[in-house]
Amino acid sequence: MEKSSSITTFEEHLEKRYGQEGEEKRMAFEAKAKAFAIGELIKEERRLSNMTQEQLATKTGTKKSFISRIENGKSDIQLSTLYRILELGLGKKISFTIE
Amino acid sequence: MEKSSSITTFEEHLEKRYGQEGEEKRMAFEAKAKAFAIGELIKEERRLSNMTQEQLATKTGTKKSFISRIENGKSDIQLSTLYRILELGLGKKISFTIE
DNA sequence: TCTTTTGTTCCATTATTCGTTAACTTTACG
DNA sequence: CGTAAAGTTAACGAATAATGGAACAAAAGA
Repeated sequence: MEKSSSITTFEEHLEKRYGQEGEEKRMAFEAKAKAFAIGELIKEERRLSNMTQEQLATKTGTKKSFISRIENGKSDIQLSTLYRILELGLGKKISFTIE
Repeated sequence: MEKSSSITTFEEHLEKRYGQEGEEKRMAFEAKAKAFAIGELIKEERRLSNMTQEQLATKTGTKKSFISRIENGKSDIQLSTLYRILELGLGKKISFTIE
């Protein structure tokens, strides 16, 4: 049985976009790791706030299935989505630092 | 003459997505402000690196027109795009802090 | 164990980014 | 000034995030 050719995971997406060689491969890995890390961050904050995925979804105008995908790093989300979840949903402030 | 109904700016996008009332309006404003802020950040770093938009575009596998859109906050970019520009393009490390 | 709640995955549809070209505008500089 | 370089904007197709629903899986509680 052949695997479906459609891209369903962030990992596959990155592999396709960045390829599999050298610097670009490393970049892809880091981007994936960061999506994961952000997902974990959201999950952690949500649990600290004693919320279910469904409650967070309702608060941010989406569905629990979407929250689940984000928390598991399976989607390459937009910045506004990140803000919406963290600020509107969890009441946190997020800031970027570049070094 | 009627204005086109298609959404072309991040501002319009947010207005449509979040509506125009109370908390949600505030959120939309802040998201817009952040897109702008990140664009400014990128522009600043690019100039410090003495690069043109075209050079940054080439380095990140895109075109100067896209870089321009990002720097002016006209696009709600994906996280992977943010990483690609800042890390692959400008050699910076980016980290998130939530408070 | 059984039941309920919570979380995950899959599918189809819609909306929007991304990539690109071309035309235009602004800035830099001779 | 005039010209070239740099930056902006619009428009388009293609790729894909966002969305909603449903079915399934896992965890929690009685």
